[in-house]
Amino acid sequence: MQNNDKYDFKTIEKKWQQRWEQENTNKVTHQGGRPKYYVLEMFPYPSGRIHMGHVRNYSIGDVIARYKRMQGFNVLHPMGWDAFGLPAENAAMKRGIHPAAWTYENIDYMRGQLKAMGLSYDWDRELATCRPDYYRWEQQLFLKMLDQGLIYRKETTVNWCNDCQTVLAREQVIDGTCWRCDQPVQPKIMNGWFFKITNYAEELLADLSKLSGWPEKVVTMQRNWIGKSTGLACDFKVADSDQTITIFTTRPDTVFGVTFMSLAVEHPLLKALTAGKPQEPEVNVFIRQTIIDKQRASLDQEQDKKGVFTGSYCINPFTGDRVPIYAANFVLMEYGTGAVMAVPAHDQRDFEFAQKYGLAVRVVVQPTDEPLDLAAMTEASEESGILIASGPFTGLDSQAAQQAIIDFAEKSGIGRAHITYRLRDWGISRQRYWGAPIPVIHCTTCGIVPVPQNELPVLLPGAGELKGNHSPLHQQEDFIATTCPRCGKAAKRETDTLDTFVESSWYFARYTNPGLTTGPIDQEAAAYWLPVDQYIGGVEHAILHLLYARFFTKMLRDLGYLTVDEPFTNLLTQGMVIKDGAKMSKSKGNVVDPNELIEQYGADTVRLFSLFAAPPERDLEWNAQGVEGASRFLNRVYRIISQNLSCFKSSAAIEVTSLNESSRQLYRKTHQTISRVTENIETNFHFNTAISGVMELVNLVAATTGEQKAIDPAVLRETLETVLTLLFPMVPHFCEELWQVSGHRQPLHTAFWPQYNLEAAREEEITIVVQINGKVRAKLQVPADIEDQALQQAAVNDEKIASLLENKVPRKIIVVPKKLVNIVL
RNA sequence: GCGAGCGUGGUGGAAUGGCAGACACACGAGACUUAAAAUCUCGAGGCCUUAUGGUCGUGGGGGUUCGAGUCCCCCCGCUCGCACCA
Repeated sequence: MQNNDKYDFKTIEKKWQQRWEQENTNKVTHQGGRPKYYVLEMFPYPSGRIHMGHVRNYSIGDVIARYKRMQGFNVLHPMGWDAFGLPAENAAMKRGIHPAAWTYENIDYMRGQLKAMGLSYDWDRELATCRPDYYRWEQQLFLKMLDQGLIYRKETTVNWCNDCQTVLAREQVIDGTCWRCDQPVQPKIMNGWFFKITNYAEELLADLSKLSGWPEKVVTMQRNWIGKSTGLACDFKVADSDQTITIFTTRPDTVFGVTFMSLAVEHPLLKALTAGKPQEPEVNVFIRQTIIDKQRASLDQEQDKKGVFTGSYCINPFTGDRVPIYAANFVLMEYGTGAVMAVPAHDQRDFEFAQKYGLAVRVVVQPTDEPLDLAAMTEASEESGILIASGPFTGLDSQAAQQAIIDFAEKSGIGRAHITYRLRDWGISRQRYWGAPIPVIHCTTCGIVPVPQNELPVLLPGAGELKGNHSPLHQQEDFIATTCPRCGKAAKRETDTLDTFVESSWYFARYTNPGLTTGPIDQEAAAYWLPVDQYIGGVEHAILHLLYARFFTKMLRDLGYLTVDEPFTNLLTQGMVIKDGAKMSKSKGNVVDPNELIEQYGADTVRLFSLFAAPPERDLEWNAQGVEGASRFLNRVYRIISQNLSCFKSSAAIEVTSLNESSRQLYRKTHQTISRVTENIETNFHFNTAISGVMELVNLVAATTGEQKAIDPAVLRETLETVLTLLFPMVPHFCEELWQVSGHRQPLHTAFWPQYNLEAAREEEITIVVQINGKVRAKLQVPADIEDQALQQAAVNDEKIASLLENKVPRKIIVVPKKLVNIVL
């Protein structure tokens, strides 16, 4: 073998990376007549070095970006750093350096890694959320939201992670533990800032129907998370008192079956209801115990239903019945009104509770299939049906009754139609250092005063010098002390920093003009580029990040910055990288370092493997031998092209009519491959099958050129050019190099995606399957344009079929045009 | 419990209701080589059969259809999400 047949990826990759960088190949503006395409991968946290999940994510994104460029689109493909967050603080503590220093070091290193992968980012647009030129605009947005009443402050019981020393949003609590450190979360009463995401609950829900380019699974998860319920809010008077308790129910049709009421232990009226009653001491014990149980049991599943009678009764406004009020451990204060009308016959929880405490069960809805026998009931009947024993509503079906009862309640002033959501407002206060400071000042005279625009950004102390104190801001006296912008007296700065999910909620809009110095978002650039046409990332962000980004988009639209309703038209949730049956992670000790692989095989091989081993949405099982295979394939292509360079010398056109059989076959296969690869990419980004298509073509080239079959040089040239063009988005350095070696003057990245020629791709002969009773009995070679009638004739006349048929007369013959004949006996 | 998804050779995976297992990995045999690596050629789902061929086969059971990996119903298993949401 000749020396120059060796695929020297190290030299090649370096060469092209340098050239692309020098020529600023991937720089784009929002000018020009080409249609735009915005492809975005979820930006990484600069944790130190990239992992295989990143490699996979960015390889997928890069193929799409390069493919769309070749299709003639003006492609925006940016990269940046989601740079605030706790790991920086932990690492800083451990190593005795500043979180900013650690973060910027990591960014520099990881940027180098991404460049070594040959990813086609417009690096001029790189942003890092921890830089003041990013977070100052976030602070400005915060102030605008504050001004618009979209932010408020309240005291709540928050989820506190003692290890991380911070509050967590509800979405960040997983099975009662912290999403980051896995430690149990505890409740704590604190004052904090909230975004009114619930203002947008209805729109966030309704617009899910616009997201046809999202996986159904993610849409469903979001819908469940928003959790809309419609029903009746109804006021129950407390007997012998002027108090009223409002309940919420989604089953107003069961209101005649109420036999007791249950309250959450945190319900504000609970103390008053039991005050002075003999039950008071017992109730107080129960409240304390339940609160403790709730904390401790957050990890485990459901607890037993428990409760205690308060000593008070309330009046069912529909029946006038006097029913006992219980405090119960299963009622949530955070949902509905914290008070539940209990209908044991038609609610399983109430049923269990009633059984345990000997409370009455009253059937009021009769399912249509079989009547309920109260004595025989072992569980509640939650189905709808026909109302019985329900006063004027008796005889209505559940659905009609719900509306009639709500109407009645509204007319008589005892209740009203009500909608409730599971979605809660977004708590954004964090007691951490490494985050964007919340730009307000607390003044004893003026209260909460926004930091004036011209004083932004409120800089994170010490972050600029990459040294100094980096304890949480409430421990930094120098930072806290300030004067009130309104009255001039001594005042204190807010010491909370923003949840890092705020940064990632609008970065995709900032990318459209990240250098803008006059505001957070360049409205013209954003109007041009947004929405993101293709967003790519892990499914673990299906709820948190994607919901927040959708909320921000709608809010920024209402504030006049954006013109779109939804940020991401199409979403691709890529699967995890698995090894030995588990997700790659440090704790499992099964990580594969991409650096070593790139060092050993080259970036193109690693990219090719990660695209070939599985379709993008599925989990990818890591396989070291698979990388070997990808490497082997590239070497093979390199060799084949090196050995056939002579075909590039002439630019003669293909004379179809004069081609020999092998040349015609290769010509045909080439165009079939273009068609197939294009379709694989267009329909669902199934690069694995696209690659296998190119492999088949390469296999055919090897088979036909290897045996001196005199392939027409023009055909061979077209085939090899096609191979390089089709593979270019996946293995760009490799293809660019061979493109140049084969004598092309214009670089491949400026070339257009090949068009396939329908005429060229058409087969002259096709194989037809002949079945008898659905079993394959013969195969026929027939002209591709055969008519059904002739096809059927040919099948019946086939020697083998004829002998199998003997003299039997077929009952029926099915002809699938150009595919199959099935003879039914 | 509710919701979503998945189940195909030794492995990753491929199949608009129409030849199951493309492509690749691993494996076996051969060629080249003093040898190895690399490369090239061939083989390969199970069972029966010398081959030809036959037969079974996409988690299990039923159904629709001329024809089912694919559509429908039931069951089993795995993965993910939510979970006392009134």
